[in-house]
Amino acid sequence: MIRVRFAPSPTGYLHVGGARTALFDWLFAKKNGGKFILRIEDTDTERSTKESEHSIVNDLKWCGLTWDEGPDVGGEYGPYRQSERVEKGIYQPYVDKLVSIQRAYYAIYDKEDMKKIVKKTFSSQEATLYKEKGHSVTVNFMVEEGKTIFHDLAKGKMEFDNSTFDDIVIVKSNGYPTYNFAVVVDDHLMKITHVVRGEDHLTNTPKQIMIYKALGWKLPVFMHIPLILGPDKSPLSKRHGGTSVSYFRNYGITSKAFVNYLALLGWGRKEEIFDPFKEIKEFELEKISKKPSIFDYSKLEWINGQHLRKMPLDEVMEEFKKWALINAKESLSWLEDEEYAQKVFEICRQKVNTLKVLYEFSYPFFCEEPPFEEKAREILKNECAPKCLGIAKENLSKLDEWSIENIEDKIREIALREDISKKKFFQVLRVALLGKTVTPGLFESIYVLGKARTIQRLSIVMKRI
RNA sequence: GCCCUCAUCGUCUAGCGGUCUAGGACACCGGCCUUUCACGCCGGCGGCUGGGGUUCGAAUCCCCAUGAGGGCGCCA
Repeated sequence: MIRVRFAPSPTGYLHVGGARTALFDWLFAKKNGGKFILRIEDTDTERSTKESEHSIVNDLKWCGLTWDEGPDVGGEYGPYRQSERVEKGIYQPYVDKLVSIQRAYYAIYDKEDMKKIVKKTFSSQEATLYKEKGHSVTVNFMVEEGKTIFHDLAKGKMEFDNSTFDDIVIVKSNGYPTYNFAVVVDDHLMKITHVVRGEDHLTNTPKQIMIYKALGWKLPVFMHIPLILGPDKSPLSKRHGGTSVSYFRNYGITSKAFVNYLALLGWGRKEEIFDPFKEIKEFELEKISKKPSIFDYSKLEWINGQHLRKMPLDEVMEEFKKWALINAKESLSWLEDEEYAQKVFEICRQKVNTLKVLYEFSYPFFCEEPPFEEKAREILKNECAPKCLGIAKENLSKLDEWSIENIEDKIREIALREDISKKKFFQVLRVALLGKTVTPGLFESIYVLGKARTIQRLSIVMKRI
């Protein structure tokens, strides 16, 4: 049974790199009929927060990454929060064992110089004595001479000279295990078979392997996948425009598109628009690109647009509602007329790439009186505007069958008959009806608005100018 | 400074010794469509980091250099 874990530390939001790692972990587990496990690595008591854990869990779920075992759903190998594992004393026996076989020692630090070790001992009584006298004490793993060699699924044979490492602190002076120790114990106890994580962990691996060996444990398979960088090849950061999953969600990216893009980053495919969750069988860890990839915001937007146009309309509605609930200032009562809303979204989604822009496009359709842009007001100042609106109103109200074709024919006919330039006429109408210079097609828009709304809006604007 | 990793258009990638005058996608530029903006369609620009080998033959294999990224915490 393949068992893979994603092990974030709750010290911030979920980063796109983390999301991608989690996605690959998930895909690999599922492809092999294995389990995907979420473990919270909160041994940093200073920086870990519950809020952060919630937001990470929330973002993971938004991506569609669900876990078989984890802090909220439980599982055979729990608890799945390291802080709770500390409380249960899970790590202690292994610390004791390493000390008893003299592979780890208590390090006593100078009271003034916290960096300076004044004594090393294998006796816990002695360590306790020093602690009582106010010294900081850690447990350190002894690095032996020699080489640590392992096989990385992405990098191949990895060889490290142990002399490049200092002894490894495995228990902090506050009694908490350190990362390098806790992962080993937990991955072993949780029967993790494959450790797939970011490349930033590559040089931690030999340290962890030394601990595995000292404890006499079998190694999992390791694989380190490259990191995601910003457009200038520096690590992706806020100054590039946003790095968290929640940032993209609020920006109006759908989770389908987001996960699609993440998967594409490093996973070469002919068909670029796809649902990674449906292509599990095609996924191969070994084929993931070895080089760090640069996060391309514009391609993400393009992919999102493709999804918006391809997905069933009711799914667009669902996605939109979820987005608007958090991001739209106005209440969503205007979406209650489902039939009307669907029509609006159908014509709007053809021209937008994000839910946010979809909102901006569709909003004027739902207002009593749409707000007018500055440019729109100028167009209405045009001397022929009153005439245009009057004729349009008169003719449209007389239109029997309200169809796109009829609307178009009528309006074109007017323009021709009255000798008004189409460009001018159409812009005046567009702006009068929707308050914006950029909208979906004019005739579709009029059709979707319906006769009553159209006439009403024209009347209102005519009174105003 | 030391250790590790990586290297094809601006970006993501295909390529795994001859089929490469290097293919696709995004972006960019031009055209078509056209009522705005998009979508869509057509076309263009643009790349094997450099130097040595190996080989009849190298984007593909080896070495070196360079560049980029990571690590060297009682952070994870």
